[in-house]
Amino acid sequence: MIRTNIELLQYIEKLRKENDNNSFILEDFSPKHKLIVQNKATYYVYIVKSGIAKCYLTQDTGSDFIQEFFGEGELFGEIETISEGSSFCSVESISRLFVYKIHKSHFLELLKEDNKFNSIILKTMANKIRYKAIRHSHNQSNSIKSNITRLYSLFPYFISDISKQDISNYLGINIRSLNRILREINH
Amino acid sequence: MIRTNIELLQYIEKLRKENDNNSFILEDFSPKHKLIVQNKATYYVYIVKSGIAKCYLTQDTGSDFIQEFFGEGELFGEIETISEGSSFCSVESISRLFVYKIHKSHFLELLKEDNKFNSIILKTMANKIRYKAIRHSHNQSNSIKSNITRLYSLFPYFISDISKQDISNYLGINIRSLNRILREINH
DNA sequence: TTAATATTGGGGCATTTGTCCTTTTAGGAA
DNA sequence: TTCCTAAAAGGACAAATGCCCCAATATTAA
Repeated sequence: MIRTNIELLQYIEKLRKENDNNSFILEDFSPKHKLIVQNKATYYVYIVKSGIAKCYLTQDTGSDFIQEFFGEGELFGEIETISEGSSFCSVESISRLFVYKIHKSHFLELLKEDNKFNSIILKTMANKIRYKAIRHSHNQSNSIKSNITRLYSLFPYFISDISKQDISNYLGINIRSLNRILREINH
Repeated sequence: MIRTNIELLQYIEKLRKENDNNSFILEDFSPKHKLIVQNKATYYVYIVKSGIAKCYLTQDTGSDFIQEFFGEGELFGEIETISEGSSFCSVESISRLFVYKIHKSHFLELLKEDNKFNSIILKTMANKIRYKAIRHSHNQSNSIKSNITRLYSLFPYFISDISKQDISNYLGINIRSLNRILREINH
C-alpha cells in the first residue's frame, strides 16, 4: 500500500554527494499538489525523499482509482520516460512531500552509463510488476472484507494515515461499502 | 488481453541468426503444459514464438486469477530472474506453444552487455506496468458489463480463442456472471 | 469568534454479483 | 458406435455492493 525503495533512495543520495554538478534537484511540495497530470507530457523522473503521494488514474466516469501510495524512495515518471508516451496517471502529494527530480534526458543517460543504477531500476520495475500482480489478483478475487483485513495485516496504521475516500479509491469500492465493512470488523 | 511484443521477438531472432552458439533454445509444448509453477524456483526466461499461454495466480482460496494472456513475443520469467525470488505466478500453454528459452545467467549477462537488449527489456517492463495499471483500474472501478464491452472492442474475437472459464478468471468474476452478461449484451 | 466546507458515519433500498444446481451440448477415448 | 467427461447455458435464490440521502463532526477560511 505505501511503497518504499530504500536501496534506490540511498543510491541517489550517494550520487548527489559524490557529484557536485549532479542532476538531481530537491523539491518541496505541500499537500494536494499534482506533480504529474494524466495525459500530459512529463519532463522529469521523481524519487520520493520523504512524505506520501498517491498515484491514480481518473476514469471516463470521473472516478479515481489509486494505483499506489508512494513513500520513501519510490520512483515515478520512469514509465513515461522509458516508453515515451504521455502520462497515464496522476501523482499528487498527500502529506508534505520532498522529492528528488531529474530531467528525462539525464535519467536515460544514467540508465545507459551507470550499470549499478541500471540494475537498481530494473529491480525496481520488476518489483512493481510483482507487487501489482499480487495486489490486483487478491483485490479482484476476494470480498471487500478480506481485502480490508489484508490491508490491516500489512499496514496496521493505514486508517490513520490515509483518508477514507483515498482508501476507497485504492480498493476500487465506494466509501459507503468501506464504512460498512469497517464497522462490521470492529463490531 | 493477448499481449504481444514483436520488437522483442524480432531482436531475439536476429541474435539467433547472428550467433551460432546462441543461448536461446526453441521449445515446443502442447496445450495445458505448465512452463512456470507458482512458488517454485525458475531457471529460465521465456519469449513466446507462437501460440498463446496464460499467466495466472492461484489464491489461498483455490481460485485462479489470470494476469495476462501471452502471445507472440511476450516475455516471462524475467521478473523472477531480475528480482531473484521464486515464481509468483504460473504460466501454462493454452494452444500449442513455441517458445525461446534462455538460462537466467545468460539473460542477466545479455542485460549487462547488450545495450540494445537492455533497452528493449526496460521498454517491455515499462509497458507491462502501464498496461497493468490501465487494465486493473478499469476492471476494479467498472461493472462487469462495461469490462466485457471493453474487451469486445479491444479484442473482437476473444470469445472464440479463449474458454469461458479463462475469461472469467481473467475478469475476476464467476462464470455464471459472465454468461448472464453475455446473454444480456447479445439480447 | 462565526460561517462555510470537507470528512465521516450510517439508514434504507435497488442493483449487481455469487452460489448452487440442473440440463444440454460437444468432443475424446474405448 | 457408445460411454465418459468437460464445457456451456441458465433458473432461482442469497449475499454483497452500490446509490442516494441526511446527520454529526472536524477542518478551514473569513
